[in-house]
Amino acid sequence: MAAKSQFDLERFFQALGDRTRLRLLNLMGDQEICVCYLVEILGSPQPKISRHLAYLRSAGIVTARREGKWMHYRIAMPPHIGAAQILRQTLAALQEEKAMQADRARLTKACCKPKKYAALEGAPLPAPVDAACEVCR
Amino acid sequence: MAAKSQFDLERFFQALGDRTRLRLLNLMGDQEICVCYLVEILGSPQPKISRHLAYLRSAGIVTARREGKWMHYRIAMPPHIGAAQILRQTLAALQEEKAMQADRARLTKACCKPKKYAALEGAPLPAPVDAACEVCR
DNA sequence: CGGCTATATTCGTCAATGCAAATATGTCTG
DNA sequence: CAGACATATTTGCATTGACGAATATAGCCG
Repeated sequence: MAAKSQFDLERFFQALGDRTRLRLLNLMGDQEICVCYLVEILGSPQPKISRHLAYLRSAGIVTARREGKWMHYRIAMPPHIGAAQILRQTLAALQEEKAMQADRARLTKACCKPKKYAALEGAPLPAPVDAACEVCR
Repeated sequence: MAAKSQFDLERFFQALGDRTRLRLLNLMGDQEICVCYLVEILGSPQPKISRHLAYLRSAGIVTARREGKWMHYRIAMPPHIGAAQILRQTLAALQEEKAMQADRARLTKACCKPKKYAALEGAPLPAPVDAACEVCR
């Protein structure tokens, strides 16, 4: 009742009000993922992705971790309890959309066969994707 | 899985990304409420309120009903199941905020003593406010 | 009809945001 | 240190949206 202070709910919703950002969140889902994958899967110019990631970061929805030259992003549950619940529901809702399912499918494929995506050669795989990639073997 | 089509989730979040609109939704809560109350409680110019209500309407979050010269607004649960759940959670989250509680308190007071608010003389009371107004008696 | 009241829309302006293109930063490798 | 690669930031431009002020519309009443 006092711990959720200083979290900007307005900003939070603004961050969710953009298709590109929703697609990014959908791809992150419950994994930590490298920017290069996001760029590749969304097929958007890298600066665009980077800008949207910065926006999500400023809204407190994702966090970034550097590992060598790669940056890994993952969803950060907001300290605001209500917002956290809303975010979870949003992620669940996104999975219902065909376009989002298609994005995820493409990610799964890219993870399994990074060789087919020139840009992804040698890039670190998304973190707990393991389960998803069982499909490929 | 096919009934939620044509609902713009992006637009939905954009509509929630504004403090004035969140305050309006908070005041509507589970009741149907006259615009004049919204104007009075928020203390904002009437055109501003009207504009935000139009925005909410365009996003499919509220509906309006005319009754003589008065317009009543109420929250309309979106056909998109996920969005509906998110909206419910949002409303619940808003109630945690002190500012929102204060708005509601002022509304309750205004409902019980419309005479004290010159602008509300004779205006139709919010619909199922009854329970809330028990406090006053 | 004319005037009053409640609400909506328009207008001009300004800040925020989206995009593509160019450029900068940071990290590794040799 | 130079060069390559991954990512971030800046720049210029177009759009959106918020605001106050003014104005328009709609319904009611005499």
